[in-house]
Amino acid sequence: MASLGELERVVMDHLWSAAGPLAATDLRDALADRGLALTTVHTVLGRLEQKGFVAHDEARPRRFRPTATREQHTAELMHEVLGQAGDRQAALARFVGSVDAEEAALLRRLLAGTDAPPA
Amino acid sequence: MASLGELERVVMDHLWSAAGPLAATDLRDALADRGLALTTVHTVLGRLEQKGFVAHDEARPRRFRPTATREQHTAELMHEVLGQAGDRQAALARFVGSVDAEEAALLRRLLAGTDAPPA
DNA sequence: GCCTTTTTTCTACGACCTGTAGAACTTGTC
DNA sequence: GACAAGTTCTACAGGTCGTAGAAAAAAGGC
Repeated sequence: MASLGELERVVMDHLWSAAGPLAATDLRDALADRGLALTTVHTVLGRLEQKGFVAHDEARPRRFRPTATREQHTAELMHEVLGQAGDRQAALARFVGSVDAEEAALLRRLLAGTDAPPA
Repeated sequence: MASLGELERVVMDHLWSAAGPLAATDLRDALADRGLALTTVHTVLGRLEQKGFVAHDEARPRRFRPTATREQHTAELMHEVLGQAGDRQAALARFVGSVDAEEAALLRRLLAGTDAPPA
């Protein structure tokens, strides 16, 4: 998966946090602290679209939306990282060994639901 | 954590796979298919060192070794990715929901060992 | 202790990526 | 049809990365 630059990331963050699709002007306003020109926002959106992270509808002030949820994205990235590990199991072991107790508990619950323990 | 370029990654892969520290010449030879100049290998090693991925000893043909195991590195990356997720738990849920059965079983075993289930 | 060879460091450069935006073109509105 | 808003195209500067030459330093042989 292509990686994101700093501005690209904040744009994605806004798109992910938004209730629905956003127009370029919405994003420019949301990022007002940066004082970005509208064309800059468009350039970034275009690149994100090329990279497959966002899509736009055909309506005339174009509205942009993420192609995946933030959680899907994160999970995919985690798989990607894991895929580069020589030994996936060893890497998973390290990973699990370093999550805090609360998250370990969450994982246990999730895994219990994923499929039944060998009965 | 700084990210790695393509060549940087293969160098790390060699260092991780090696039984012990490697000299620059070892790496040049291991990457003979690329026909790299020795200085190129040194440049890359220098950058990896700056980024904190490798260290070298003081012996005179310098010997380079990774500062972390591949699994540590992978686990750290996974945490980093997870750290960027808005909702860690949701991201973890997605992740767990998308590992295959075998890995889910491994995770269950690992988590069982991590700490005892609330008794 | 010199000279040759090996190793290491310094410097450079081109390609690519990203943030940034102007210029030009398109579309919608009165 | 003129004007405003939106969109696309093109450009450019700064950073990273692959690549390596030149120069300096160290090692080794005699």
